Amino acid sequence: MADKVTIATVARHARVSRQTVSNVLNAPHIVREETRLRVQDAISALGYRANQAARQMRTGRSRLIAARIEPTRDGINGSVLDRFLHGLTETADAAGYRVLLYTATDDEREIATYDDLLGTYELDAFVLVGTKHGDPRTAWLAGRDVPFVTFGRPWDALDAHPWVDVDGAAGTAQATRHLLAAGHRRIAFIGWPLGSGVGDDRRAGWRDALHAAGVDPTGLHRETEDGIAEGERLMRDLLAAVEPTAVVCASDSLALGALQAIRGTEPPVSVIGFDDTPVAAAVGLASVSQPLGEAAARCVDLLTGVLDGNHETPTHVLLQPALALRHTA
Amino acid sequence: MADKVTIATVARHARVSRQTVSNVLNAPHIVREETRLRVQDAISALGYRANQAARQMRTGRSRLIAARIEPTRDGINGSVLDRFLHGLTETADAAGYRVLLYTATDDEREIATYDDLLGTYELDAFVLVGTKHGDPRTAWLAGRDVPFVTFGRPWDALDAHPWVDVDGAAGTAQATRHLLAAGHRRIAFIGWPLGSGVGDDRRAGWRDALHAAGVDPTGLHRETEDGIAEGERLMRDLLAAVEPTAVVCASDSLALGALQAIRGTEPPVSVIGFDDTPVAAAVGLASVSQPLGEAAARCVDLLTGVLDGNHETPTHVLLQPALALRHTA
DNA sequence: CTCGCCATCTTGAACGATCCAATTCGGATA
DNA sequence: TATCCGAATTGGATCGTTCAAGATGGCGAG
Repeated sequence: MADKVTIATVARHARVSRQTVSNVLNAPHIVREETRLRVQDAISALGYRANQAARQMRTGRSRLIAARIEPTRDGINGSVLDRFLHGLTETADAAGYRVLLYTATDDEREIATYDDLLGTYELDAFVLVGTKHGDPRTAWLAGRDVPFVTFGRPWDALDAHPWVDVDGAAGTAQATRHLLAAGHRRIAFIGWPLGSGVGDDRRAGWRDALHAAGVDPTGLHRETEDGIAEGERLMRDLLAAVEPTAVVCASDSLALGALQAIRGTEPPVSVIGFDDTPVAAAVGLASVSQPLGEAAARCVDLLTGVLDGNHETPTHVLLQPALALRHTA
Repeated sequence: MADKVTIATVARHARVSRQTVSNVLNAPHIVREETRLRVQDAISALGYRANQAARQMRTGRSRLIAARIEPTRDGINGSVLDRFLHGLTETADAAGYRVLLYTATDDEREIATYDDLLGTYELDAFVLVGTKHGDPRTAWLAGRDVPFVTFGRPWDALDAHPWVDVDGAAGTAQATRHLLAAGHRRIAFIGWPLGSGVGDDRRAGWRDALHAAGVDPTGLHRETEDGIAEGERLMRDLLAAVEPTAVVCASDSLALGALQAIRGTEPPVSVIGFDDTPVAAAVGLASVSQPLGEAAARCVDLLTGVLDGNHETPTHVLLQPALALRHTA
């Protein structure tokens, strides 16, 4: 392991020029078969690996993708980001890219971080998780023609940039239809405050499914910030006010709270959560399951499509969630 | 934003040579104050950022640290890694380093990944989370003089390499003493199978605290793989066998299971978990809290110490956990 | 036989930073 | 005034790769 193996070492060993070695790596079709094999042999014999820094200096591409890691707030929903990041790392790896982490406390600092990462590391692309109405980050990135994908729709203009998302409305609708089929009619919903794209979408699926079945959803829903305690509080409120026989929740945290509130009701109130977190699986909570691994994979697909210039690839992907049935529904 | 700002652009703007600009950045003390300020002004006026690839090519250092991200298994304990990674990213950032993610399915592939990352990206260091007896990964890294730190002690030889860890035994001992002070005597322990460094350490803290108080721990402990269902099962077993009045668990997952098993006991059996996950906070479970942010920071400290050649820095750090008291204890 | 063409391979230059050796310059010393 | 010294600055070489342009050789057409 004494001295480094460079492209020149390989060239000497295979008795060709540096450029030919480079061609074997980057444009194999213009090299004669026999030569190509000889170079390949030299590469594996010497254990040569292309130096990324030198390559980057010439090509301007780092094969690095940035993703943000947030502090765990809830711990339950945190695992969603966790699983997404894991999938992203795996798929990016297979596509020849690596994932670089960054953090930021607010949008302004996050944008400053973009600038820094682009300037010093020449990042190839960004993956943003979660978007909100009028997101300044996507505007900044788009304004500079920086390739990026969001996991989460741009709620203002669907064609603003490439995105991957899971159809939350379809998930809550499916959950609601399952409960309807089981004979429930007073099916409540506990969700997030109006105005968040994700929260409104999940509520809409529940509402539309009830409408389609001829059930009036008026008065059957409550809104709060995410959290177990909040879910428990609102569920007690619903039980007292409208006596629902089932409830669909916008998150597993809210659903866990609801579970605590309904303890002892007879017949048991059915509960369905959202995200299919491992905690839900552990306590037997039915939940809408997002295909996070696939979402991450499609993000990488979209990025490589943009980076490698395949403009034919679709610019957005909407994945369908699945209902994980357990004993609470 | 048309043309790139290089060190030459800054030099021209400040009417000095490239080398002087480089000195301002890397050895400010050898540049005259007046010149230094002029260069600094030019740097901020032009928005210059040193190109990392070019710097790396000359110096051989990438200012990149690799960390592994694992698939979420339990979801509760997953948030521990999550919080650690977040802290790592934050502190590394402050120290001028960035965190690169990787995954691997087994030790052999993980070592192959090390080789790849070192060869193509010239990583400066690795952070390994969790170590086991006879870990082949640390042996490989140490054998190549690759700088690395583990979060978790090397259970075979404490001086094998730099590490940061949290004193698990102290945590369970503290939890046990708290229960003893509250008048409990039959304090049980639910932990992991014998042979895991972390699990044995946490059990030892409980056992020693009982010994110190003159209580015989025989028969009061049970072992299982981690999980909520497992915790519930073993707690029922303990209740039937030895009627404990309190229990200390090796993880919050096990403790949550125990909580389900003791429902309705009167007086309530006290439960203390381990890791102070957000789920524990949400359901009011008392738990031993690991200073994950500080652990991450100390990992970065140790690494920068090694990387910058400060051999005076300590090679290992043992942090003390704190007891987060809630209504289950 | 010569020319041109194609496929293949080689040579020199560049990317942007740092390291090294050489040079300038103001001031102190002889 | 000439010489020297050290601090500050300068130009050239270099890291490993890819790009652009040039060299080589074989082969068929004119």
